[in-house]
Amino acid sequence: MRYHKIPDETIKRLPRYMRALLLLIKEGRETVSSGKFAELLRANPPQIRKDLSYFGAFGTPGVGYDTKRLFGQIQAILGLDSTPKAALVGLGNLGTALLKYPGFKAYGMHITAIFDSNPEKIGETVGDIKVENVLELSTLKGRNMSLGIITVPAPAAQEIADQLIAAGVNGILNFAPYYLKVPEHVKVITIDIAMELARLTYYLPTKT
Amino acid sequence: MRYHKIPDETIKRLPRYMRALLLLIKEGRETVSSGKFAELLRANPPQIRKDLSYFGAFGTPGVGYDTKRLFGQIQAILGLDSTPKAALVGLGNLGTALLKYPGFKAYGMHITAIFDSNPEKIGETVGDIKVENVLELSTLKGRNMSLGIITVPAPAAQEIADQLIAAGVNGILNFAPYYLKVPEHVKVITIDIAMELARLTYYLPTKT
DNA sequence: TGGTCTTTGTGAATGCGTACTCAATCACTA
DNA sequence: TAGTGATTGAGTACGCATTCACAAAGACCA
Repeated sequence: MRYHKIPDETIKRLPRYMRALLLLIKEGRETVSSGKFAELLRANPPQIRKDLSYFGAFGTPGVGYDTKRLFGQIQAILGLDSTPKAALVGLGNLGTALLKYPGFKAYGMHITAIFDSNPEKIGETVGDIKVENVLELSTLKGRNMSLGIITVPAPAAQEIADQLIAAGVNGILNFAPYYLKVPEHVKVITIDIAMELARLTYYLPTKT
Repeated sequence: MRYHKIPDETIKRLPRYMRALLLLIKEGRETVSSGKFAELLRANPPQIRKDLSYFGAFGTPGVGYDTKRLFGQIQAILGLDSTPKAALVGLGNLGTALLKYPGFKAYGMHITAIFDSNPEKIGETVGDIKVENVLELSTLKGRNMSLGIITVPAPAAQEIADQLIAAGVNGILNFAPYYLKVPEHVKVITIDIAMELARLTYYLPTKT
């Protein structure tokens, strides 16, 4: 199974595995079986084993998986071991919330540039990053930035995306409710929060 | 096909359809064919037709779908026509960002209660909603609230969820990076932003 | 060192969702 | 009112993902 095509759904689950592993490591657990792991994630054991087997044999029969080693291996699979650098555009409430999110560093990722259009914000420092003028987005080019996070209003999203791509970014996390048009080689993940909430109502019991 | 089980993936797409329809309605379009609609959403026509056909026949052959009527119908399917009320717990940056999000009202949804633990925020009004003390979360009980949005730090999430459920909420949108334990009848959707970003790196070209 | 127990890794089967195709349907026109 | 053109609705086939079940493999103990 080692060199086959990997299901997209498997990739989606890998970060979840990382998070659970972080917890186990913090608890001091050295190894974990697929059974225990599945329980923690509310998934089923065979799926976890299959997911991991796509990438090789990580566990030892009779014992389970080495938590620290597995964490490192998943990190490597996802390409997080090289600590990719991300640029955040749009320092509104959402952008600010993202910067404070503890999760990013845990996964091995760094937001190393911030852009905004508000003159009051430009020049400020958030954490240890200086907020730059969004008009100077092109200066990103030489800075080896591989990811972009867009938290600007919908009408500006496409323009920002174009500029990020021109600066060499090839992965975009988009929070604007807008379908970005991007070249083939750029991967976009859009999170539309309102959409998720809208979906939620479908599952409610009394639909009167 | 009318009374069969509906794929979960279809439900996930319905809000997207609503958003696209909103755009078309704003443009003044009365009808739209599955072909045009698919182009707009970067999907393929048969899928859209099949998705809609699960719920009945909404289109007219030779013409397409009536934009306004379809919008209303999807809204009804999702249970958004009764404008469900949502309570937001946690007025941090993320919570504030959500309140400003223009999407909610468009879908037919209302955040009608806000709770926080910060004494400085309690008593304030955001929009026209007064911020209440999170310790008084139990007062929600009689207020006919069907949804809860959790934007508090991970350690507090489970406690808040329990209280929301006790108050009669049966759908929760959870932004805390924590797996909530909830009764069978409660639906939880968890959005973990860091996880999405972590996934993104997998698709980047040069994994050195 | 041999046996037992636990747990992995994976081939096979099942089930679900997507894509295709075409007949039925409706609007429009003369 | 009959013919034409466009577009839907759904039956069918395909492909992907999940689940199952079991053989292979390592750890532990006597």
